[in-house]
Amino acid sequence: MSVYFGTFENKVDRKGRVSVPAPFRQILATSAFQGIIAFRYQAPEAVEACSLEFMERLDQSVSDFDLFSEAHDDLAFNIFAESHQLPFDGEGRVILPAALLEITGIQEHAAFVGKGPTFQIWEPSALAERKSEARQRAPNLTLRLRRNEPGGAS
Amino acid sequence: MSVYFGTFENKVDRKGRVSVPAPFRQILATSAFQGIIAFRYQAPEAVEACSLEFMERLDQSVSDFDLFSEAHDDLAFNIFAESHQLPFDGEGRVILPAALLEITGIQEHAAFVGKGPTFQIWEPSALAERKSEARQRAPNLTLRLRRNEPGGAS
DNA sequence: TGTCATCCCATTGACACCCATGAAATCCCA
DNA sequence: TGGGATTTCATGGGTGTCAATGGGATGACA
Repeated sequence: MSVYFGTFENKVDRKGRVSVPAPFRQILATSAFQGIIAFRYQAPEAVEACSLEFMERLDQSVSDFDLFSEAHDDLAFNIFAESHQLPFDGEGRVILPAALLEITGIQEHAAFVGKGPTFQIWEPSALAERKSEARQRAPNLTLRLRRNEPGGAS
Repeated sequence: MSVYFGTFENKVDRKGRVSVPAPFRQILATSAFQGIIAFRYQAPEAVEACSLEFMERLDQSVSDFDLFSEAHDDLAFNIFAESHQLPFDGEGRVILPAALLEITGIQEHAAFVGKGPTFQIWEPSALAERKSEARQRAPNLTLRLRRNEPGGAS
């Protein structure tokens, strides 16, 4: 299992297609569904994206517990209902639906940002703004790792 | 087994037919019954829908427990008795019975909402309202997953 | 015979698939 | 180590196919 990182800015062509960055595609290569699941989540101007499997696990983490519970209902309406299943074309591109273009403000370019187990899609200038905010708020960020088990490259 | 995602709004023609969204039909393609099971459940303005197989599992999960229990009896009266078996026509459409049109208020358009293991059918504006409620009620929904099993793409 | 549901076919618009191009990164070998 | 060859990637565009929709024809049933 891999981790999404890095920022990539790609062009949206006149058909509305964008290339998903190759490194991200490589992580998704083993997925049953060749494409991404994109949905709105918390950050109002960003689109969250992940694999189908991530979504299925998310579903199971709730519905094993209680299928018709309120918790599941909130999850469903906030995430599943707002999700878009975007298949790759032969070249690894997806087309962003109008709804996602609207909430992000994406027109000519889209920025892909790795965020670990998922990644996000932004309008580039909105992302730049968000990044500088983050820098100001945490200038002295320290990284703390748990010591990992012996064996395996780091 | 797959998960129903996304929201799709389709037109109801003058014969009362609506196309079930193609992605949903694809999930249902392996079902023994080519169509959907529709029933009212909890949400007063929504129709819950699923495959025949899901219905059978729902029954078993209760009747394994206790066939003549009050729980099973309630399930029978509330769900099975009010369920409609809606077959697809050649183009993947179903006809919504008058009873379901009435409780949902559906007239010209019907919105299909993926909710994970099932999906719902709403009158579009009623759905929009329900969604904004959900958004307000769960602003801090986390994407945290439970620790997952090894293997599988993320 | 009238009403209703099912089957079949037509239309249109979106998009999935195919191929082409150029740029950049990588590889390979002298 | 330098430079040509090869591969990968992002991008652009044409076209066939499929989904959503509409409507006519056929059959069941009262």
